[in-house]
Amino acid sequence: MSWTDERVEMLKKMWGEGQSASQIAKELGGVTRNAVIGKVHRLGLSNRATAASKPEAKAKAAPKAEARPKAATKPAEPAARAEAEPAAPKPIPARKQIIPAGQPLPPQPSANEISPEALAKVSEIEKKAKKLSLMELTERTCKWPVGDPATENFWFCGLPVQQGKPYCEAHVGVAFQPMSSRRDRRR
DNA sequence: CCCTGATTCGC
DNA sequence: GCGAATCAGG
Repeated sequence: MSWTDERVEMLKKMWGEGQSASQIAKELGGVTRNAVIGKVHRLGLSNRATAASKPEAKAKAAPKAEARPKAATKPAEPAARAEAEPAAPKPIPARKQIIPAGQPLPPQPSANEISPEALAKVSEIEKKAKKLSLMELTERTCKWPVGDPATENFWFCGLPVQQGKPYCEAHVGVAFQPMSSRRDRRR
């Protein structure tokens, strides 16, 4: 695949929307997230307040740079300048644009609307829960919250999610009640 | 282990 | 210009 105008447009759009490189790559197809990131940089639209922002990584990310066979970048300025600004005259100190939605948090369930069987199942799996923190949640970890968010006793299930769902099997059971069982739940 | 973006450099 | 490999980090 190549970067046609259309694909570049898509890239710009999604990147602007705060989509991750991998998501964009998945959407475009035929490219990896690396390709997307590479393109993003080449297009000059990089910085976008997100997960990883490390100024120091630049200097370190050069394991093979021991001897530069290519062109000695700037003989006039030794290693001291290894991490300076690339060459983009973009004085943009304040950047507050997109606020990615991120992972939508699941709604706190009301216990009185859930079948006893499902509840029992949940109590059981909560023992096996991975007890992940917010940061550790991924697209394939159960995002069911357990405990009181205001206390230390709070974590997310974290078990493997059911394909396409935000929760593990057990929690999907209590999160997505069939209409049939929802009828006359009260009383 | 899952993921994120950043960087380098051979092609 | 492209993107895999690699790095650094949440």
